[in-house]
Amino acid sequence: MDEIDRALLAALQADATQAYAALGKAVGLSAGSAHERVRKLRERGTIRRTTIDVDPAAVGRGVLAFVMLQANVWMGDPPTRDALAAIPEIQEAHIIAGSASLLVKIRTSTPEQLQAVLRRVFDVDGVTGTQTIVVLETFFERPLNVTDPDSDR
Amino acid sequence: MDEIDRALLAALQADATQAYAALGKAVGLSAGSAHERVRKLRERGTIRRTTIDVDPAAVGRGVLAFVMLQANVWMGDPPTRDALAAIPEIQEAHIIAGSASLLVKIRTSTPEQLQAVLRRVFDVDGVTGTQTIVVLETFFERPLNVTDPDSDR
DNA sequence: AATGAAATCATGAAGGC
DNA sequence: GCCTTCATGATTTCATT
Repeated sequence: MDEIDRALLAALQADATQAYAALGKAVGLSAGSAHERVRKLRERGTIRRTTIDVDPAAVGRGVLAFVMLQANVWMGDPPTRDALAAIPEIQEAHIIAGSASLLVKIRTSTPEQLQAVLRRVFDVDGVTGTQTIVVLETFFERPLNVTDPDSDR
Repeated sequence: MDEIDRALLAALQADATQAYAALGKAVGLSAGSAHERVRKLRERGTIRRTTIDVDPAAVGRGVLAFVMLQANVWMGDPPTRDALAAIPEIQEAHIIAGSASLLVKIRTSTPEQLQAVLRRVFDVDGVTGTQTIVVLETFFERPLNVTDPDSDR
């Protein structure tokens, strides 16, 4: 992981369709070398996959909410994970520190559908309460920053 | 937006490197037709971009937190947006309903760096308080679901 | 680890159904 | 709107430094 690898990652985050010739030029390498470095980044798992960013509203997922779940048992185990993963509207699920136990990110078509999903979430074993944060507007959602140093490493 | 378009989106979310011939086969179309449909999906903005999914830990962003911001003024305007966007560790920023005003998603290398970012966030004009939720473990983060119907549309 | 060249394969455009 | 064809250009491998 040197500066060139980071520059390649940033360039691919911005546009993963560009040719290796263009990528190489952007970081000062030949197409072949750029290709080889990217191959290794994939192999190591630094690049998890190449994917597309879909506009949620265009596919009927214009409503976004974050929900904190209270639980009366430890929910950090596979059964809980699987129960949440089975709900397609849940995009992310995290175990958190603090008064709640889990935080999930939910996208639905309408507030009514959000309510329907909350009902399913409430029925997951161990859940004793929910606190819902509805998003009114998204300022931005962007790829994680790979270039700026977080000084203390 | 028919079922074939949704299937194309799902296939591209899973792997945007596959050839149009493979994509077409997956949805029952020729390579040329698949290509044409994907071109239109891009043109319409349904596909916002083709990108890579980077492992946060591999680039020194292994610490994840969600932070709710209290404010004493309306923060839904461009200056606030720009002030937050200028902090590279902030990956998402949303205006929310409820007692807080904003929700941001932050990734840093260490808890110490998280503290440093929180300090910067606190210095954004209008911010009067923060409540931080530290993620202990991520169950999953996945592309938004484009296939399962959200029945009421 | 990077380069340049060569073979394979995918892309993107055009014409016909 | 989909299919087939074709020229162009990108990917990927390999020999070389």
